[in-house]
Amino acid sequence: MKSELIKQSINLFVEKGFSATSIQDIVDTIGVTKGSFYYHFKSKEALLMDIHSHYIDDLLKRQKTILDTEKSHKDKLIAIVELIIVDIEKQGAVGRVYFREIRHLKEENAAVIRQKRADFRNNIEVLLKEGIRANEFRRELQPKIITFAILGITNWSYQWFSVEGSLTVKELSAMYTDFILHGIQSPNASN
Amino acid sequence: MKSELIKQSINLFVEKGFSATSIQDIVDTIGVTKGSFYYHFKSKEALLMDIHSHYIDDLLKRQKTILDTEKSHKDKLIAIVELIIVDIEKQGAVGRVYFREIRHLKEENAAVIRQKRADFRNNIEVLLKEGIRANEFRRELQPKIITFAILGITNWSYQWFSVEGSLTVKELSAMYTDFILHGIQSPNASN
Amino acid sequence: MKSELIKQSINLFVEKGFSATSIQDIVDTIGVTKGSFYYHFKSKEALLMDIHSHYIDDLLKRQKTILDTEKSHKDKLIAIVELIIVDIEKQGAVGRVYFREIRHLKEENAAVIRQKRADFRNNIEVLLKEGIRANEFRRELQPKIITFAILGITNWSYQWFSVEGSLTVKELSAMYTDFILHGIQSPNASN
Amino acid sequence: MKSELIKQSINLFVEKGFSATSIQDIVDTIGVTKGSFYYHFKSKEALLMDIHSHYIDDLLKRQKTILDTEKSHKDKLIAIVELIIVDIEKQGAVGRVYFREIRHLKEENAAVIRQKRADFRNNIEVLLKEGIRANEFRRELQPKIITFAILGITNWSYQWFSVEGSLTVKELSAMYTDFILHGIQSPNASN
DNA sequence: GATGAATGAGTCTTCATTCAT
DNA sequence: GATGAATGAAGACTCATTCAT
Repeated sequence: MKSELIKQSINLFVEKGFSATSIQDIVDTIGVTKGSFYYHFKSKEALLMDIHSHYIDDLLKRQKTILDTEKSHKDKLIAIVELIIVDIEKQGAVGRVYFREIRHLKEENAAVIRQKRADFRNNIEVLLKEGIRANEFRRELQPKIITFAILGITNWSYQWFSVEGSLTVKELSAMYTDFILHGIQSPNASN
Repeated sequence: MKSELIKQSINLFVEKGFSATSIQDIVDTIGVTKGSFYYHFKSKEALLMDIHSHYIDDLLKRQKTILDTEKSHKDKLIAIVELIIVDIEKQGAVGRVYFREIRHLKEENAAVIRQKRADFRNNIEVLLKEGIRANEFRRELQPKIITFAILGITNWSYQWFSVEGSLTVKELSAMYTDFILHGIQSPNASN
Repeated sequence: MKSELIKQSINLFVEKGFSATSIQDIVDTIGVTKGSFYYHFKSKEALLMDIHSHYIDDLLKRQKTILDTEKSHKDKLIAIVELIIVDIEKQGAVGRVYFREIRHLKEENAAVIRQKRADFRNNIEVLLKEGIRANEFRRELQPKIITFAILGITNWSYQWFSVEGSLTVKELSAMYTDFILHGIQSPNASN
Repeated sequence: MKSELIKQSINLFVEKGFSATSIQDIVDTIGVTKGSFYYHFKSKEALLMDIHSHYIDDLLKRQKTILDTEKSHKDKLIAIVELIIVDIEKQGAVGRVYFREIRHLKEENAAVIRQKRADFRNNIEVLLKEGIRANEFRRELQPKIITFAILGITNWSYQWFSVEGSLTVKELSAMYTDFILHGIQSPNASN
């Protein structure tokens, strides 16, 4: 039931936003009472934190697996882009909450999430730096800025990509890795 | 005074979000009363619509100027990317409201804004198509998808870029046009 | 313009009630501003008092004319009933305001109107008394109570009678005087 | 507590009118908070609808009992008049709300109440028609119009009758049935 | 005579949260 | 685990009224 509450609240947060969604709205979708909600969550904000934590923890874990498993910098990067994009299909709604509603965490919790986000981002930045040093990626790139560009491309997809369209997430992911690699690879890198 | 209300409300919307910002919050910042707010705006949503309308109208107008003025497809694209990025400095806050709060427009108004957003996007898509036909951009690109990638890069900047940092918007803009052009230009295109 | 304000406000008061009608509603119907309203009326309540005063003063004046002019008690009564009923056509809206909104006068003004209403009623009561003494009307009637019955019949008409129907006010008035006279006349009275 | 809210709100509606009575006024009389009110009623209008529904449903039920129980048309009519008048004592306040505030129901609800009012009225009209056919009542009467006259007499009583006066509701009811029967009975009807 | 701008008190309503049962 | 009832603070919005121009 706790997970049911989470699931439905995510849908509502996507649709109406965190502030505009009331506890009543949430419990109504699964036909329980507000009292019940407060048995499972200390507060509305605690629910939001729960959503954020699970999402970023899961992302970090899978990113780590990729970094530990894939061989070349290029392959690692491809896998990470794919990780984010392909997730739209399974986790599109959570993702949208994650990107939009961090503002509504209390500072104490927001700091925790921001740190993990920074870790995720930093892992990509380090990857780019190493790829540059290894001559796989262009020397003149600023890793920090390019990391933001890559995240912009992938994260923005959560705003417009529709799983109901004819394009699959796999195809989108392929197009974006191609685009990104063209953008960063050294001319002499073997494609 | 109406413009003062708009200005302050934008700051608050960025900081706390539309829903979490009360009319009281807004009028307090400039020391007038709620009644005054409602003399100038029919509703809170009308204020938000006002912000959205002005922003996108301005953007479309400047985009049109670029398309009418710049010569090559490449130059047009560069100018449009610059338009969005350099704006962060002057209009960063409005932009953030614009990207995040469209949800809180009532359907009727949201439809108007969505259409204009689609126009803006479509102008870029057409530009890419023509650039491909002119052999300036790579043949295998899907204009629609690449348009979203470009907008992802530029729009996402509004979420992280800080005017207080050492990087200027001009520099950021240069890096991103470079990255994007590498990503889309034909190998045989004269750089 | 003052009379225009009165006319339109009466329509609105009938439709939505005094409290639910705002000054804004009133001035909107004739396209002027609120400031204008306050040039002509000291307050919203003053407008309502104006309506009440004119209505009852006019009614009393015409009642007096009848009492001074008509000969028999029966004819006087018939004329008074006709006075109220036939007015529906010309003054139906004012009448409805007059019957429903006295509550919203401030005590001081309400007292004035209540007194005039009592006068109007009392004139009928006296008429009945004299008719009874003159053996025109039944001895066992209680004048005060029968007065209320007569006013109930006539005043209630303002709630349901529609000038658009096929029945004319003249016809209605005839039916009601017939009904009332049957109710009160002595069996031996010459019809 | 819900019924306490209803009871007190009726008193306030009588005194100040529906629009001029605030939720705060209502809850203050029984010392609870506004939140509480909204736990029990969806809206202020819902409370008003509640009052209207109960009142007319009760009236219709008792009218039906009378029509099913009493024998002659005359007795039925007497009982119905009595039903309305005697009620002043127990339900005077509700009645006044019922007669005055239907305007503040939203159209959807008003239609329901209006239909039931029409049913109540129609039952009397049918009764008159049958009484005429049975030669109990005068042939020249228009049942629809006389129905309104009768209701005018009875309903208007709610506006002026005071239970504190020396006249009892039983006495008033007797006077009015006498007056009405004189108004409608055939000369040859056995009294 | 009329307007535009502002006020401040008040309106209905919503909501996160609590707690006894 | 869950409910029903209540709270109190806050929310968007309305309105009668005022006043300088």
